[in-house]
Amino acid sequence: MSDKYPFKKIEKKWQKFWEEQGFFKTDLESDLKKFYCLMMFPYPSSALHVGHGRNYILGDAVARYKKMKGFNVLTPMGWDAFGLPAENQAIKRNIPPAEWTFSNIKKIKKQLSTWGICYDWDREVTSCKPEYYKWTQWLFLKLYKHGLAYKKKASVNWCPSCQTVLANEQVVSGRCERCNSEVEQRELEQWFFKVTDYAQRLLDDLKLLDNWPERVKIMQNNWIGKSKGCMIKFPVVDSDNILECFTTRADTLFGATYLVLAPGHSLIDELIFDSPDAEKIKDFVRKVKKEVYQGANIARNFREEIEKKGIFTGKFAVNPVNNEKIPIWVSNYVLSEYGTGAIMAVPAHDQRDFEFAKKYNLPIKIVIKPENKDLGVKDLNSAFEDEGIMINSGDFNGLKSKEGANKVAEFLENKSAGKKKIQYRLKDWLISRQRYWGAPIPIIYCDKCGIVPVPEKDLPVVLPETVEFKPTGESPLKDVKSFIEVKCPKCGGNAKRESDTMDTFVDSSWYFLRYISPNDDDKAFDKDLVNKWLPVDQYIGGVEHAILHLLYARFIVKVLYDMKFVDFKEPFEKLFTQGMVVKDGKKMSKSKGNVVDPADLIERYGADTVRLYTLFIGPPEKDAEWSDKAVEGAWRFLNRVWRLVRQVISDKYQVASKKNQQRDDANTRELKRKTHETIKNVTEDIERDFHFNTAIASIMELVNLTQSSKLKAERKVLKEAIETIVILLSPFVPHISEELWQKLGYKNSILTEKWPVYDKKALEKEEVEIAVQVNGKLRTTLKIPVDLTDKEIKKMVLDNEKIKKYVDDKEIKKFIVIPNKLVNVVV
RNA sequence: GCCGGAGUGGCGGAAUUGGUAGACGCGCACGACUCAAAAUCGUGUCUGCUUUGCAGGUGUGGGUUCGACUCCCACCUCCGGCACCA
Repeated sequence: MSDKYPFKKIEKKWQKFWEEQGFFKTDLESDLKKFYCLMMFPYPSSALHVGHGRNYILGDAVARYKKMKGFNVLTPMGWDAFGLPAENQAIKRNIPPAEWTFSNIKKIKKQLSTWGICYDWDREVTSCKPEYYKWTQWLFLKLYKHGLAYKKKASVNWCPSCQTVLANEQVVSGRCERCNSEVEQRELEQWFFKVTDYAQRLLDDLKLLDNWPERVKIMQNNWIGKSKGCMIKFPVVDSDNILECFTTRADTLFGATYLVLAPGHSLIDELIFDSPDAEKIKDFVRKVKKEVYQGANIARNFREEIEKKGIFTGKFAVNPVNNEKIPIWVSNYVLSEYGTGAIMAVPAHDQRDFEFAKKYNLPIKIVIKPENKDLGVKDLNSAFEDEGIMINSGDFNGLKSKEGANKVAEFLENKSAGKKKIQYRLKDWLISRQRYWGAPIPIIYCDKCGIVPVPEKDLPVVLPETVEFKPTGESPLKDVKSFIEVKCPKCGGNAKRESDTMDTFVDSSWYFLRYISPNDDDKAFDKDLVNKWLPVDQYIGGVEHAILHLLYARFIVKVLYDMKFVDFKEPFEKLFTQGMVVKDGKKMSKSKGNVVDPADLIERYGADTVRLYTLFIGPPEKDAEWSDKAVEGAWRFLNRVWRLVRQVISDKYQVASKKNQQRDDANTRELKRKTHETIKNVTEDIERDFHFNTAIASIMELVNLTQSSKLKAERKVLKEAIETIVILLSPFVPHISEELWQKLGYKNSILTEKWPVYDKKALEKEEVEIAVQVNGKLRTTLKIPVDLTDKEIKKMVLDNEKIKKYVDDKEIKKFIVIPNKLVNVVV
C-alpha cells in the first residue's frame, strides 16, 4: 500500500487547518461581491447516508469554487429540528425529544466535517432552541396583527383507539399506522395563515424567477391553480335558498341538466329536512363522507378510480338562463374543498358528469358542437369536452365557446344571477399541530377578553422541557399546568395558553434571514444586513420541496416585504434541485434497507474519493444509481494524480527529463491547448447548472494527456498543466489538492488561489479534423488547415480518393460546409 | 386518470444552437511487470457480416431535413407528484 496516497493523514490535517484558519467565516460588512450559498437545512433524524451526502458535497464544491472566483461567500448551516420523528422516538424509547434531536445534530456535524464540508458554524441556527423560536413566534404575532393568521374549523385525522390526532403520513389506507384502527375525521378549531390572499402575487412573481428550474415553476403554478370562470346562482324551487356553483364553462350552461352537491355541503340538511327520504339521504351522506376520505387513500395506493355514487335530494333548482327546473343530487364525485362544494352538471360536455348521468339515467343535452360538423346525442360515447360552437342555447346560438362563456357571464351579471370569478386551487395554510415538539403558538385564551396574543416582550413562550407522553390525549402540553395556566395580559384574570404548536414549515420559512444575525437577541434579523445579503444567490435542495417549503418561504418573504421589514420580494434568486441517489432502482432509505454508509467508504478510500465519485456519478439534477464498485475508479484516479505530481517534482524526474532532451514541439503545443481547453470546459460546466460530472471527465482527459507527455513537453508547459489540474480539482477534492499544492512549493492555501482563466490564443488550432459525408453518410475524415475557403475545401474533398469512389461522375446537387466541423456532398 | 420528467453499449453516463453517436469512468478480454497474486502500465471493447471494408444502430412506428439522440405526430415503458379542481 506504500504507493497509495495517505488520505487519512492528509484529510485530518487539512480539515483542522481550514477550521483553525476560519476560511469559511464570513465578514458580512466586507465590500467584496457577496455570494449567499444556501443548502436546505436538514431535519436531524439519523446519520446521513451517501444520498444526503450528495447535497452537501455539491454545495461545498459550489462554495469553494465561488470563493476562488473572488466572491465573499456565505455558507451557513442549521437544523430544522422540530418535528414528528423526535416525538415518536420519545414515545417508543422514552427519550426526551430534545435529547434525541441534539445527539443527532452532534453526529451529523461530525459526519459533515469528516467529508471536508465547511460551513460558517458561528451562524448555526437550530429551530427548536428558544433563541430561534422566539422569533418564529414573533413572526406569528406579526401575521396575526395584520389579519393574516386566523382561526377556523378544520378536520383532522383522529385515531379513536390511540385518542390522538394523526398526521397524513401516519394514516395508511384509512387506518392508524400504529394500532390499525379505522381513522375518523374530527372537526377542530385551528390556526391558519392566509396564503390565499397572496395567491395572485405568488403566481405573478414566478415570472421574476428566471433562474429557477422550469419544472418547479410549473408545479407551483399548477398548485396555485388559477382558473377564470363564473359563479352562478341557482335558486332552489319552493325555498329561499340559493345554490352557488363555480364553472369555467359558462358557455355550457344551457346544457346543465342537474346540480350536484358534495357530501359535506352545508345546505344538505336544510334541503332535505322535510323529505320523506331524509334518513336515507343522511345515511348515504355519512357513508359516502367516510368513503371519500378512505377512498382517496386507497385510490392513491392502487391508482384506481373511485366509483361515482349519488342520491337524489328530491329538490329542484332553477337554471337562471332558461328557467328550467333541474334536480339536485348529492354525490361523492364533487369535492367540498374546492369552489363552493356544488357544481352544475353538464353531462354532454364533462366526462365525469357524463358517466354519472349514464349511471343514474339523467338527461344529456348537447349545447356545443364542433366547428365543422354536427353532433347528436346518439353519437356520444363520451362527453365532448372541446371548445366549439354554441347550439340549443337561445340567443347565444352560433357563438364560439370562449366568447359565449363571456357573454353568458355578462348576461347573468345583468340579471344579478351570476358573477365573473377567479378561482384558485390553493388553500390557506393550516399551521396548528396538536403536538408537543414544535414552537408554541403565542396565544392566550381569556374568558373575558377572548383571544389575546402574547405581548412581544413576553416572548419566547418556552416549551416545557419535560413532559409525559401518554398515548391518551391530545397535545401533551395540555397536561402541563405550569404551561397552560397563565394570567391574561389584558385583564390579569385567569386564562389559558394555546396548547397547539406550529407546523415546522413555519420554522423553515424564514431561517435564511436568521443566519445573517443568528445571535441577535433584540430582533429577528438585522434589516440592513438582510437587505444587503438577500435574496439568496444560490439555493440548493431536494426537489421534494418544490411546492410546500418553497411556496411558504416565498409567502413569508412577501408578507415581510409588505410590512417593510425587507425590501426584496423573492427570497431565492437561483434555485437548484437535486436528484435522488438510487440503489437497486429504489430511493435510498433506511426502511428499504439499501442505504450506503459513507463511513465505511471514507475509511477505505477517504473523503476525497467519496466526494469525487458522488460528483462524477451523473448530472446532479437527475437521479443517480449508486455503485460501490465504481467508487474504485475515483480512488484510482486520485492516486494517478498523486503519483503524477510527485513524479514530476521528484529529483529523479528532473534528471531524467534533462537527459531526455527529445523535446517535442507538437506535443508541447497540444498539452498547452488541452490545459486551456480544460479550464474553459470545467468553468463552463460548473456555470452551466453544476455539471461536475463532465467537468471531472475533462480533468481526467487532461491528466491522461499530461501523463503521456510528461517526458516530451516543455517543462514550463508541463508545470502549468500540473498546477491547473490541482487547482481545477480543488473544489471537488479539497484535501488532496491542498496537500499537492503545498508539495508543488506553494505556501498559501489553495482556497486563496485565483480560479484560472483560459487563454484564447492557446486554444487556436492550425489544423482541424472535419467529417466528410456523402449524402449524409460519413465516408471519411480529413485533416485540413483552419479557415480554408469553401472553394479550397471543396477541391480537397473532391480530390480525395475515398470520396471520388462515392461521387463518381454523378451530378453534385449540393455542397454543404459547416466550418471546422463537417462537409456533406449531396449527389 | 391528470400533471411533470426520463428512455443511448454489459453498467453509470457524454454528445452546449440539428452536424463525425458512445467522451470520461466502471466492468470485461488480452499483453507487460511478477515465482505467483495484488497494485501499476499498455492494447482492445455498440452490433452483425462475406472484416483494407460494408451494413445496421439512441424505447416503437411514421414525418420534416442534405443531415435527427436532438424538431413534429402517434404509441409503449419506467420514475416522481396529485387525486374526480367543475
